[in-house]
This record gives sequence, structure tokens and C-alpha cells, in this order.
Amino acid sequence: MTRDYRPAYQRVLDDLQERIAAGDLKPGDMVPSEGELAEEHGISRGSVRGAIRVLRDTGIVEVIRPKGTFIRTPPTRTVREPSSRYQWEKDRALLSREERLSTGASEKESGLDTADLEFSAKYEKTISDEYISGRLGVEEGTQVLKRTYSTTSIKSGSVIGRSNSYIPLDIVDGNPDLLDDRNEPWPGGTQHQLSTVGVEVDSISDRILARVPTVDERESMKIPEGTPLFVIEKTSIDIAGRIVEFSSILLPADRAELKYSIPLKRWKKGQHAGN
Amino acid sequence: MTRDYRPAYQRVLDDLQERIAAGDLKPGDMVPSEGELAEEHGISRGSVRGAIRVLRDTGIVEVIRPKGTFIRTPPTRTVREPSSRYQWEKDRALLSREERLSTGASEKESGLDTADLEFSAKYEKTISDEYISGRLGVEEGTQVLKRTYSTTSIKSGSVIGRSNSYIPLDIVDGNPDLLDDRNEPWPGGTQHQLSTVGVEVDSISDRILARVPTVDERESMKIPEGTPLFVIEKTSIDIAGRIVEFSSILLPADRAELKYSIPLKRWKKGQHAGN
DNA sequence: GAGTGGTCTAGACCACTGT
DNA sequence: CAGTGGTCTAGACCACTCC
Repeated sequence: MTRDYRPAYQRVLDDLQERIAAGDLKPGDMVPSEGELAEEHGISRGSVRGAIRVLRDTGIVEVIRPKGTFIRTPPTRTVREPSSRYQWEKDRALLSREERLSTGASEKESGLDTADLEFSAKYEKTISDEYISGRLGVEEGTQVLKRTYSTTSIKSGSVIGRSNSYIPLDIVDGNPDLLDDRNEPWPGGTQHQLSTVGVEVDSISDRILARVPTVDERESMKIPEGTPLFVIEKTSIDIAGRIVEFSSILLPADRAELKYSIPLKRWKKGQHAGN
Repeated sequence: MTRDYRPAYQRVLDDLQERIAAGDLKPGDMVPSEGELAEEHGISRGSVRGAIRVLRDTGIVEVIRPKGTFIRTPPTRTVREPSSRYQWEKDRALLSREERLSTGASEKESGLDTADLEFSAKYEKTISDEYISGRLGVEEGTQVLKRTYSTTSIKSGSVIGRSNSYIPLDIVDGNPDLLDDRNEPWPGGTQHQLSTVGVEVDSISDRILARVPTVDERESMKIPEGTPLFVIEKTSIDIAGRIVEFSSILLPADRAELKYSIPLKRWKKGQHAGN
């Protein structure tokens, strides 16, 4: 007689994964309750919970309390494509107000409906701490404009992205409109805002990290378990070589993907096939 | 009298986080054992385990069995900078064999020692499935060269990255050397390999996702709990507009960061300050 | 009131390592 | 051998929603 040496919770896990793979459990379906599964397998509820936790932590199921545990529907991903988006924003900064009004910034991201997006912004003057100073290349204690943005999908109630943007105050204080968050959403975005104080952005550099969200972030952005967070640190440099803006952008990785295109310089004629 | 309404495991969690924040528990230190913590707080071991799980899942502690639970030392991150790296690789494809030999590909990534890196490659002819066909823009069932790469840090024994690369076979079968993995590591990398069959890469597009690793990936790449996985889907397009290579690259996010620079076109003279 | 998952207890046995 | 975390049990009470 062959015994089954797998731990009890592993047997439940394998069983559920088989049912999902076989299509017996489809997205939206409720997983049998913990009590039922315990009885089915002749084990205690604690062990069943171990199996369910693995499925939750890998984003396969979602607990909706107190209804039950359900197979998750994979969310649609919003594509963020900085390599073309940043240039598009720069081109737009030269257009008239009417032309800029006709298209927004976040609507450029595909996969989502404009009408479904809710946008909020808050401005605040503050003093740069060690971290922000390092990123902006200014002295600690320098006055900066801190702008906090949040984009939410109304339908799903989930946050698409959230960002903190920092600009040295002396760059923007020539235009009082730039210090007032009632002017948001600003048609044309940051690059147009900067253009009103004579700043032309020359290049933008993105640093990308991924990590597990903190408990606070999970709750405030309604991120399900098993979903990492993209952290994009965006640095804008103007044609004089100054850092004119730094943003830290948080994107839940189950609803975002990033895309960068890198064009390469052409070889000169007849140059290929180095030996 | 004020009662403490937090769940028991939450109290242990908060306590441990305070001790870490205060510096009482530093990287490398052992967290008190589950039994000790249970006694300290007058609760059962099961509740203590709940607190420890949160810390493990957010990458703060690491369990080394059967020694104990320890505060993790944040690993050094390897910077991957595709926007300059791809151009650098292209430039290198034109150099002589000696010049190409003098510098490797992965050594361009900063943060790691060349001598510490172990590299392995395996080639295999195969038939493209639906997914790969879609990515390469070829018909399902087309013959492709599949190349599997793995880079490991010898010292830490952990995998830095792993990738699967696919090239339509008709592109490379003109040069038998390209079908033989004994020629790896190939000085100059993929772009030089392609140059030997007359292919000049014109642009490369990276699609970036992040997700929680599967159990298999966690074990084979020695990824600690609480660490997401970067998935980079890299598509190379040649000057004729053909897709000449597709790779899927896995990078554990605790030891990687990505960096992309986007140069912007200059405005013409006197063009700023659109109204 | 019935059913769900969240939390908790007080025990238990196990595999593994280091002394 | 002692000490660690991994697994497990058989109960229990709770807050919440739906009917």
C-alpha cells in the first residue's frame, strides 16, 4: 500500500489547483468553504486555511468576507509606455490650450475608459529631506513643491496609480498658477507647466523597482494579496542639465505593465559582419 | 482602564517592528523564538506565527531552519540599464573578436564582481507554440532556436537572472556556429551573433511585468518569500522590420533594478511657453 | 438565524542541526 | 541531547452579511 506523504495542506492545495486547471473552478466561482474542505479531506480547518493562504498569496483566489473565497478574475492591465509618452507630453506642451484640453494625460494609457477615471491632486510647499534632496540634487532643507496625485478607477473602486512629485520651489515660483492645486488637472501636464517658467525638459530617466506593498499601501490602494508594487522613480533633466522634477510613482503590478522602446543607431553602410 | 483591542498577532507584530525600528534588532540578529515570544506576550504559539508570517512575507525576516528566524540583510541590487546597454551591445558587434573578448555582457551590469558570476547556456531546436508564435509574429509550428541562459552568483549561490530566448530558425541556420551552445559565452552577445547572418537590429522593445514567483521558481532561483519577480519580455526588431528575437527574462526583484533613459527631441529655437 | 472567514488556544509530533 | 520552526488537531468565539 502506498501512503501519501504530502502534508495535509499540500493535498488540499493540489486538489484545488487541479480543479482550477480542469476548469471545474472558473473565475468568479466560489471555492468550497473551509469547513467543507476540511470535512472532504478529513482534516482540521487549520490545515485547510494553510492551503487557501497559498492560493491567496499567489493571487489565484480572493476572499470576500463574509461571503466566501472566490477564484479571481485577472484584472485588465493598463499599459504605461514612458518611452513614447514622455515625448508625446513634450510635443503637447507646445500646443494651444484648446488643443491640450482635447486630450488628457492618463487617457493615453490604453486599456481604460476616460469616463471611468477619477483624478485627484494636492499641492504642498515643504522642505526636502535627505532622500528627496539626493534625488533632486539640491541641499537638504531646500524648499520644494510637493504634489500628490492619485488616479482611481471609479467602476472597480481600485487605485490605478499614485505618485508624489517634487520640484525645487525656485523653479516654479515665477508662476503662481503652478503653486495652486485648483488648477489640476492641468491640460498638458508637468512638461507644459514647466514650459511656462521657461524650462525645456531634455531627458527623463526611469528607475524601476518592484516590491511587496506594505500593509498600509495594500489597504489604501485596495491591492489584493499576492500583488507586487511597481515603484518608478522618474527624474526629469532640462536642457541646462538641471534636475527639474523627481517623482515616485506607485503602480500595483496586477493592473499595470510597462513598455520601453529603445531605438538603436544605424550602422554605416556595409558595416555589418564583424568577424 | 484602557483595553488593547488589537488582535494578539498584531501586538506581537507591532512589538517586533518597533524593536527593528529602534535598532534593537539589526540585520543578522535572531528574532526571539516563537516559544519565547508566545510566553512574553502570554499568547499561544499559533498567534506568534501569524505575526512572523507577515514579516516573512514582506521580506523583513528570513527563517533559517532549524536555527531560527533572522532579520534579513537587504541584498545588493544589480542595475540593469537596457537603454544604454542595448546600444552598447550594438556598437560592440562591429568590433574585432579580440576587442569583444576583452569585455563581457553581464559584467556591464554594475554592483557585481565578474569573478563571482557563473554563466550557463543551453540551445535547443523546437517548434513554436501559440505564445511564442504570437511574440515572434510567425505561424504556430514554425521551427525556432530556443536558448536558455542562467546567471548565478557563486558566492551567494543565488540566481541573478534566467532567460529564455527564441529566434526563428531560418534567421540563424546560415551559420552553424549559432546553433551550438558550446560556443557560449559568445563574445559580443546576441547582436553580434545576428550580425554574422547579416541581421542589423534596429530597435528593442521591453515589456515589464512583476508578479509573485511560483513555488517552483522560488525554489530553483532561491528567491526568499516576499520577493516579487520581474518579467521582461524583450523583442528585437531588425532594420527590415522583422522580429528577429524574443526573450523572456526573469529577475528576482530584490536583487535587480531597471533603468531606462528617454532622450527627448529639442524644441526649435524660441519655441517654448505655449500659452 | 445560518453561513462565511478571522482569530485564538493548548496541546502534540515531526525533521533538522549543532553540541 | 536540546532547540528551532513546520505541521496538525479539535475545539472555540467573533464580526459580518444575507435571508
